Amino acid sequence: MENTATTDRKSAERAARQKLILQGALAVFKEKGLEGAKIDEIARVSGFGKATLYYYFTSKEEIFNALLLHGWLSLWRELEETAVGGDSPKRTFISMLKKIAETVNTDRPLYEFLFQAPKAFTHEENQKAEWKAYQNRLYKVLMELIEQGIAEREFPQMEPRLILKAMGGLFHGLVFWGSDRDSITENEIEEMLGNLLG
Amino acid sequence: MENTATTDRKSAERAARQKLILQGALAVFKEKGLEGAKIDEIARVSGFGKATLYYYFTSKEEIFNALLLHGWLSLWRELEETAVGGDSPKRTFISMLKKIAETVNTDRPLYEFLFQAPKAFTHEENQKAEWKAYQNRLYKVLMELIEQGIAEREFPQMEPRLILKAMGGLFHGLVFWGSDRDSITENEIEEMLGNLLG
DNA sequence: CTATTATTCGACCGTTCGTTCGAATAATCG
DNA sequence: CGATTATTCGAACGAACGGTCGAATAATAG
Repeated sequence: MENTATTDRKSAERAARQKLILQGALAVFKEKGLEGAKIDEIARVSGFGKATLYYYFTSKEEIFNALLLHGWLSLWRELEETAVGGDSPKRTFISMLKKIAETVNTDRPLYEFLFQAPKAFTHEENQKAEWKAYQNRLYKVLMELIEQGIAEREFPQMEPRLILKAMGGLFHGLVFWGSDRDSITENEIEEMLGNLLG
Repeated sequence: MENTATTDRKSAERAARQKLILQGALAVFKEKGLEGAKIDEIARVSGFGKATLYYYFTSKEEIFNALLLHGWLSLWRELEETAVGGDSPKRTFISMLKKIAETVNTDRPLYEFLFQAPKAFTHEENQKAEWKAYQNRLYKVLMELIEQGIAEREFPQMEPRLILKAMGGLFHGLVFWGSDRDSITENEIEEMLGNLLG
């Protein structure tokens, strides 16, 4: 078993199976919630035996981390262009939140997981997880936009961290509260943010 | 054991011990988070044997429900006067959120539990819990204020449910995100809400 | 083909945790 | 004082669950 082509195919199949497992994990999470997502059921939904999951991932935590990393990476890729658009801070800021909302609506289960899991993981040791780098990067960009916006008098003259908390909370409320049915439109987000930012 | 005075004292002592247990539960929750709060540790922190907890409560869930009921009741009592103050919808609405923030700051562990637990309990069967009546009552009052405010042109002409989600999210972000240290002031809340509501 | 390696999987293991048991102690009553 | 009832508690139970084992099967190599 030394053939290069074979090895390539194998690793592709391995990646494909990992993806199937992650899809199953996401489906179970959506159905049962964070704590209700058991390895046995993820295996069942994914169509693998339980032990097979451990052939592809070393632990349940690794499955969740892989999911979070994939989510933050996808989100970040979507945002990268918007972040360096060269527009005014306020317009860039609003564009980013709109883009996030748009991305969220392309895969709600994934992004609900993405924005819910970190709170649940707060009380665990999980600090060095790879996905956190991307989360921090996003917060940093938003924070800088707010600081610029304040300096340029586009935003209210308030503590930047306060504005970030307000915006983050407002966004989270609009996008994630309530049933799936009444999902938010980009226009509504823009209107709300416009009001709040003056 | 039929003496009336004795029976009264007994039931008072029973209530006092229940309160001690609830305090312990809250302390453990604050320290370890929702899922990290184990019965063994609640017993240890409360100063009772584990089995004694089950002499005063029938289950862990009942302990949490009692805590939630107490929290929502306290919050509701604080708000009752404000809700019927007879002021304009906008002023009443802002007063209520300010009052909530003020109340939250009198007992952060309790109210963090209050506002965090419902989300974690979403995926459990727990629907008929007594405390939910008070939660719904609060939401209903806020919703009515928003509808009045819209009708009287004090609020933006938007879907009321959207405004509630935005306000709720913003409030939650301001009050509960970040470390305990940078707790929000009532003035900051008023300023934010004033901006958003126009 | 045989030998070797990769993959799959249900049964099983060890731990954790909510809950209960049964005995021991304290309080109350007549 | 017994006798009865209320209270306390650690030990033990049993279910749930993440993770592992070892055997079975499939894929590949020579």
